Parts: sequence; C-alpha cells; structure tokens
Amino acid sequence: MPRPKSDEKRSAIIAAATRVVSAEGLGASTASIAKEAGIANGSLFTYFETKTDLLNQLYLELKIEMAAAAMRGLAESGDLHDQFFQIWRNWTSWAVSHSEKRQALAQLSVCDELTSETRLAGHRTMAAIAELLERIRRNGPMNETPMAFLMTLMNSVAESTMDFMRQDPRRAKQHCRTGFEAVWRMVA
Amino acid sequence: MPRPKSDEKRSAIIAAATRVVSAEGLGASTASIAKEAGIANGSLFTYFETKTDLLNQLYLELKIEMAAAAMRGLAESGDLHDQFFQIWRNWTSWAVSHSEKRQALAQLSVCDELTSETRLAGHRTMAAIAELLERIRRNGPMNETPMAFLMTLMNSVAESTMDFMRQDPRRAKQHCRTGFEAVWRMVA
Amino acid sequence: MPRPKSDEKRSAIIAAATRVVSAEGLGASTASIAKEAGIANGSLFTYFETKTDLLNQLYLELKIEMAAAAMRGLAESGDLHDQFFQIWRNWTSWAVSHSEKRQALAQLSVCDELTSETRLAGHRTMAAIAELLERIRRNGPMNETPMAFLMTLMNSVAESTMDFMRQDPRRAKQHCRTGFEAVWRMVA
Amino acid sequence: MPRPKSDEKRSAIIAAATRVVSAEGLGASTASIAKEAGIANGSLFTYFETKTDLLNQLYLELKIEMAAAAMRGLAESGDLHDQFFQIWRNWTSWAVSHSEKRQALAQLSVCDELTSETRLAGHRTMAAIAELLERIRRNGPMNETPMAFLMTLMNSVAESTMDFMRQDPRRAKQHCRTGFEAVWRMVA
DNA sequence: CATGAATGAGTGTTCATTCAT
DNA sequence: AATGAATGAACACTCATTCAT
Repeated sequence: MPRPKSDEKRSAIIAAATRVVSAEGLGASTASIAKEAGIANGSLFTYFETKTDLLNQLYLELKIEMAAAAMRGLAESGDLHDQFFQIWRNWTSWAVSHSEKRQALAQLSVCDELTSETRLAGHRTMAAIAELLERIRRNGPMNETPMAFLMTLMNSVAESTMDFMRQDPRRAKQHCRTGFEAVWRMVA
Repeated sequence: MPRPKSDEKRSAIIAAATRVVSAEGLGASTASIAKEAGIANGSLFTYFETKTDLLNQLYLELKIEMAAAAMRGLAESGDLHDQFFQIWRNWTSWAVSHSEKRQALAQLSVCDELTSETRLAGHRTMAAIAELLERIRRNGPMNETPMAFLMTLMNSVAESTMDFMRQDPRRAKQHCRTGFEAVWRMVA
Repeated sequence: MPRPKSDEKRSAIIAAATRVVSAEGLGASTASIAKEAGIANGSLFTYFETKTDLLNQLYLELKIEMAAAAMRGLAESGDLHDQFFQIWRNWTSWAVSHSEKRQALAQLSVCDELTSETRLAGHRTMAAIAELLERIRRNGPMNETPMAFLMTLMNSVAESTMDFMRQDPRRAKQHCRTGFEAVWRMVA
Repeated sequence: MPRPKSDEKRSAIIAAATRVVSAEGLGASTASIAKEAGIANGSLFTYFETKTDLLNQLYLELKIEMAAAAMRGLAESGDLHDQFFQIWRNWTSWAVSHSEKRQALAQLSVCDELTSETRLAGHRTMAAIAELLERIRRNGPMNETPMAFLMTLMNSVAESTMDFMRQDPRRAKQHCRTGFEAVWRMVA
C-alpha cells in the first residue's frame, strides 16, 4: 500500500469527517467533508478510495483513540475495582469532553457499510479492558457468560451513562458513578 | 363515495417499509418501498405526506407492537421478579422472532428525522414497564437514580441481549436469562 | 355537446381558477383549483376535459367580461372622441377594480396552450371597439395601417395604462387620461 | 489547475436555454436544456445554481444584447428624430432576425421567478434610450408623464410592432415605420 | 499530487388524468 | 354525477466518483 504523501492532509480529512458526520450524520456528502478539510473535492479520493473506506477508517481511528483515552495512566497493579473504575471514569469523561467524536462514533456504529473486519478490529481495541473484565467476573455471577456478550453489555451501559452525563452535565460525576456501580453489580 | 383510503394498503406500505428499511437502512428509497408494497410510486404519498412522516409512523407503530408483545398475558398479581421476567421473556422473544421489525426499529431509533413528539410517544409506550421497574428498584441500590436513566440502561441491556439471542439462537433461552439476571442485579 | 348538469359548479370552477391563476400563475395545479372551488379533485374533469380546456375557456370568459365592461352604457350616438373615452375609462377601471381577473388574463395571454380559435374568439370580443377605432382612424395618419396592427397597438397601450393605474392608484384617473390621449394622438 | 469552468460551455447552456425556452416556454425542463447544450444533466448546475438562476441570467443577457443591438452605430449628434428612428430600426430588426431570442425574452418578461434586481438591471440596460426619449418628450404633450410610464408605453408599442413585422415580413419595413411614427406622435 | 469540472444514475415529491366506488 | 385514491411519468436537484488539466 503506498503511503500517501501528506499524513497531515489525511488527518485533516479524518478530523473534518468527524465534525461533519457528527453534525449531519452519515448522509454528509464527501464534498462537504472535503470543504471542511480545506481540500479539493476530488483530493479526498487520493487518501480514501471510497466514502465507505473513509467511514471505516474513521470508525477505527475513533475507536482506537477512545480506547487509548480509557486506558490512560492506568496503574498496572491495584485492585480490580479501582482499576476498573479509573478506566470507566477515563472512558466516560473522554466521551463527554469529545462529544463530536463520540457522536460520530455513535453514527458510525450503526452504519451498514462497516466491514466485519473493521468491526472486529474495533473490538480488539478494547482488548485490555476485556482482560480486566475477564478477571473481574471470574468469581462473579457471570463467569459462564460468553465474554463477547459481557463486553456488549458493558458497552451498552457505558453508552447510556455517557448520554446521561452529556444531557445533565451538572451531575455528570454522579451519573458516571451510578453507571459504574450498575456494571459492577452486574458482573462482579 | 369513492374508493376509500384502504387500511390494507397503508399496512402494506408499513410492512414493506419494515422489510426494506431493515435490509437497506434508512437510505432506502421511497420508490423501493412502494415497489415492495406493490403500489405505484406516487401512491405512497397518498398515505404518508413525506418520507419523514412514514418513518415517524413506522417507528411508532413498531414501538407500540413491541410494547404490546412485551406485556402480553401479564398477570396483574404475582411477585415483581416473576412479572418482570415474563415481560423480559416476551420482549426478547418478540425481538428474535420478528427480527426485521427489530432491525428496522434499531435503524429508526437513530434516525435524525424522528420528531420529539414521536420519540416521546415511543417512550410512553413503555409506561407499564417503567412502572414495574419503578417498583422493583424502590428498595434497591438505584432508588435515587432518575428513572429515565434507569430505563435507558434497561433498554440497552435488552438490546444487547436480543442481539446475542439472535446471533446464537441455540442458546437463546440461556442468553435471555443471563440478560435478565444482569438487569435484576443492577436494579433490585 | 352535453351541457353539464350544474352551471353553478362550472362557474365556481371558473371563479376559483381566476383566483388561483392570478395568485400562482399558470403552474397552479388542477387540484388546488378544485379545492378552491369546493369540489373534488376529479370533478373538475367533468366540466373541463383537460386543464388546457379549462384555461382556454377561462381566457375567453374573462375576455368577454372585459369587453362587456368596456362597452357598458355606451351611447349609440355622440362624437367619436367621447365614445372612445368612455370605453377607455370603462375598460381601464374594470381592470383596476377586478385585478384578479386582469392578472389571470395577463397570465393566460402568454400561455402556450391557448388554441388559435380561442385567440381568435378573444379578438372578436372586441369587435365593437374595433369598429369604433376604425371610424376614428379613417381620416387620421393610420388610415392605411392594418386594423389588426392598430388593435394590437391600442391593446398594449391599454395594458400599460392599466399597470400604471394599479401601481399608482392615487393618480389612476390621471394615468387613464394620459393613456387615452396617447392613443388618440396615435390614431386620430 | 483543473479543467477550468469553460465560458464556451456556459454560452452553450445560455444558447440552448434560449432555443428551448422559446420553443417550449418557461416550463422547459433543465434536462432538455442540458441535452440541447450537449452536456450532462447535472453539469448545468455547475454553471447555474438553480433553474431560477439560469432564467435570471438568461433574461439579463438577452436584454443586454437587445439594448446593445438597438444602440449599434448611433451617431452622437444628429437630430432627435433621426437618432430615435435609427434606434427603433435597429431594435425592431434585431428582434425580427433573432426571433428565438425575442420569444425567449417575451416569456422571461412575465416569469414570476425573476428577482427585482434582475428586472432593475434589465431596465438599466435601456438607460440610453430612456435618455433620448426624455429629450424627445421635453416639449411634447407628455412632458408631465412619469418616465417609467412613458418607457412602458414605448416598449409595448415596440413589442406590437415587432410582432407585426414577424407575422408579415414582406411589409416589415413599412410596419417598422408605422410603429415608429405612432410613438413619435404619442410623445413628440 | 492537486484541482474542481464532468458525469448520470438516483432522490423525494408533484400532478394531470383515470376509474372504482 | 360526484368522489378522491391510484397512477407513473416528470421534475429540479444531489452526489460519489472520474479524469483532464
């Protein structure tokens, strides 16, 4: 795969797509994304073969950033509860403070055009969290449940939590805690 | 009296839209919906002023059907746990056995064009479930959490459960139970 | 030609068409005309075979009414100048006080769908005026000019006069006189 | 630099629109105009944002061309009568020999979608003629009449004259003269 | 490599007319 | 005769993608 000349321009497109998709949804035109990125209409296709390709890459990139944010500053040791809570806090507060990114991600998550590879890679992004969750549930009531199911469950609770934190920012901290404890009760 | 606007035809459009939206997403063309319904292109607009209007009505209709299915045969008495489980089982099994409807509903739930009235009416659909949940959590750890948050949480766990039941139908029953118990631990 | 049962309904359509065409132009839909007339969509076609047919008849009817208004109360005798001025005054003041009719007529006059028969019949409507004009010009500078040309000239001056009277109603009377005198100088 | 927006193509569209509008009226479809211009359906919108925009520009362009034709070769000096007659001759003969342009212009003149700016600019086109007319009428019977009224009057006589010249080309020259003299008697 | 004009299939919606009731 | 639902060809306009410059 030939690396395109300007990584800077690629990033500009990704950033523009984030903004435009979060504002206009997946129906946003490639033209409007290019304009937002400050490049020409057709140049977008130098960096991304098709619109679908762009959406796939955007999804993955946002997923990766989100996971990285969740893991930021995680102590290797420490008890599971604290480690998990720190991740939860990182995760949800990233979502609140990067609302365009999260909104774009939410739109992309329901996009028909994501390939299964992209989705898979997206899930792998959360491997570290999955491992932690695995250890948490080991002696809990869900120790027989497929991990994939568990991850989905956790994810969906996280999403709900984030939505509430955004809608009611004054009590964001409290909602964060509430969501966390709900998950903890579910699995631990 | 001329040919009366036929309920049958309206239903055919709604049914066609369900199928087409579940297969192609919200981008499905009104033409393809009309074709699927076996009517002329323009006739769709006799029954629904605009595509947006159709989507709103479809959403509401599916939501109502889903809620009705969930409540089917519910004993007025009985303990909360059993009542809730019955609902949960009704609900998730409706979703599994009407996967097109559920998929369409999933697409519609993220549709930008739903009016807030439609969404509100959609939520009201679940009022009976909400009441039950209210009584369940009364003495539980979430008795201070806003009901709206709780409902969202429950909903998202239900969605995840349904997804798993569909993906792995051989163990659908078990996944159903697992999801239920997870929610119960969260709130009760 | 079978006379339709209800002349009243036919008139209602003609009146409605006048209003709607004057407001929306020739692009006005038959549906909106029917609605304005208080009848059903399809009933319009009981009275007029096609939209074109309606427009043709409307044109003619308005032309006839306009001509009748122009001739109203005309003394058989009296000198040409006075007779002509009376007609001119009748004519332009009808236009000003029936602005919807005149506007509709103006739209219709440039309509591609008028048949040549309709146009011809429209012109015949003005026969009495033509005769008068014929006598007026007899010893004037235009005694060799084809009458058709003369009529067209007079008509277009009348139209301009009416426009000005409508635009500037406070000096309507004066504009009426100015237009009249201009024509008189042209032909007499 | 990419393919530059070609003036040639813009002109082709304008020319095509002239032909198609003169033949089919303002209802002519953008598709038929594009086809006549030999370009793709959507390319028309590269050059003109909307159909309305195209019609506005077409009107103005034709008006400008017409005015330029009228003024062609005008002697700065010479008496008013001769100057005005030359303009009149230029003007009417342009109309006769560019009948598509004139017909299109006639349609456009009654188009509801022309902006008032376009109309204003269209009138300014005739400023030089207006000035001449102003000087002509100075000592004549219409020296108190608003110039706008006078211009409208002159215009409508010119239109009638052109119509007759076209209908009866063998006597075009004579009709031209007749029309001119009629105007002259009106104002001078 | 960058540009933006060119393309043409596709969109939601309208409308004159027909016809079952 | 009256109704208004049904029809399907148009319509103005959009857009992902290509390609001449």
